Amino acid sequence: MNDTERGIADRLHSAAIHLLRHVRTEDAESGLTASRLSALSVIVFGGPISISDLAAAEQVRPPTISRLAKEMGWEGLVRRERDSTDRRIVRLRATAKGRQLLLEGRERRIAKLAQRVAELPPEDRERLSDAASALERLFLAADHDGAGP
Amino acid sequence: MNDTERGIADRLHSAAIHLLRHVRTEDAESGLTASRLSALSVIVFGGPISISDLAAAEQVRPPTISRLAKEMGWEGLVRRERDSTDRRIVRLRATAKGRQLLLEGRERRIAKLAQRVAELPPEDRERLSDAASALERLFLAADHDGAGP
DNA sequence: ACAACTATTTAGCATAGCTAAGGTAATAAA
DNA sequence: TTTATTACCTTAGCTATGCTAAATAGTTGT
Repeated sequence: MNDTERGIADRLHSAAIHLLRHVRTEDAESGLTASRLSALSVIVFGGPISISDLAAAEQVRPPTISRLAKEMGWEGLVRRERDSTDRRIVRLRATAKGRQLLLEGRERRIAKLAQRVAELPPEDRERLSDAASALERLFLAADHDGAGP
Repeated sequence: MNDTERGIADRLHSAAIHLLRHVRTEDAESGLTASRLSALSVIVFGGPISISDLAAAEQVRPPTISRLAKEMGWEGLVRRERDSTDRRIVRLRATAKGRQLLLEGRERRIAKLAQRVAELPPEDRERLSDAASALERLFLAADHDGAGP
């Protein structure tokens, strides 16, 4: 098709918006809010993480995560642990409950999307499969998933 | 590569999250909040739209849009127009200012993404270009862009 | 006319973002 | 070692944006 970089970027951007809007409808099921799901995803897939680092990953300010972490602690989604060598640092670790809720929610998202993929003509599935690694390379330097809106 | 539907869905999902997280960093520049940008995008690209229809497109409840529309009116981003045949209906139409702010913001997003695309090896760009139309077909039935988080 | 339905708004509440400022721990410098 | 600075987190208070329930206004059907 010999698309320009601008053209490719434009179409990928639109597709990403539609894709996430489509899967987001499953999130209510989990009983967790979008910000909790997103933060939990970073913690589950990336392992224990400090308040500041999680704030950076989520593109919000530390006080926002500080409060979120407190609430998610009350709700039994994460455990708060003090770093033993630097006691200023609070590390957040997913509990079994938090991990399970997140994984179930993610499964629902992926399943809904997979259903759409399955409805595509085979040659389209082929193209997407071929493009998947290229898409991953687009953001190699980037941080982790984070369930995303 | 012979990926399963589940595998393809999973990788597309991750890629979409990374992609939008990447471009979202440009949005502060516009001086508009995420909800305003998203609503404005639906209005600019889809044309005048009622409160209820916009609420459906944005996946929020009508009162949320009602208030947003009022504020965006004050801010000179949209005009509120009563439908002449059914005077219950309020149609929102982008002002020149609203349209310009939105298009500039979108340009910044696309440009940032295009830069990443340009850094890929040529065969990856080729694959993405090939996949773009397949991605569009994934959500044919779906509603409009809407700037998306 | 009037009952029922539809579109929007108002009111009141919860969540989640921000900045500013405070507390405590670690580190650098005198 | 004492002092000053820096780093990490929290608290307090504000704004924006989501929700539900209920009110208002316009339309439609009997």
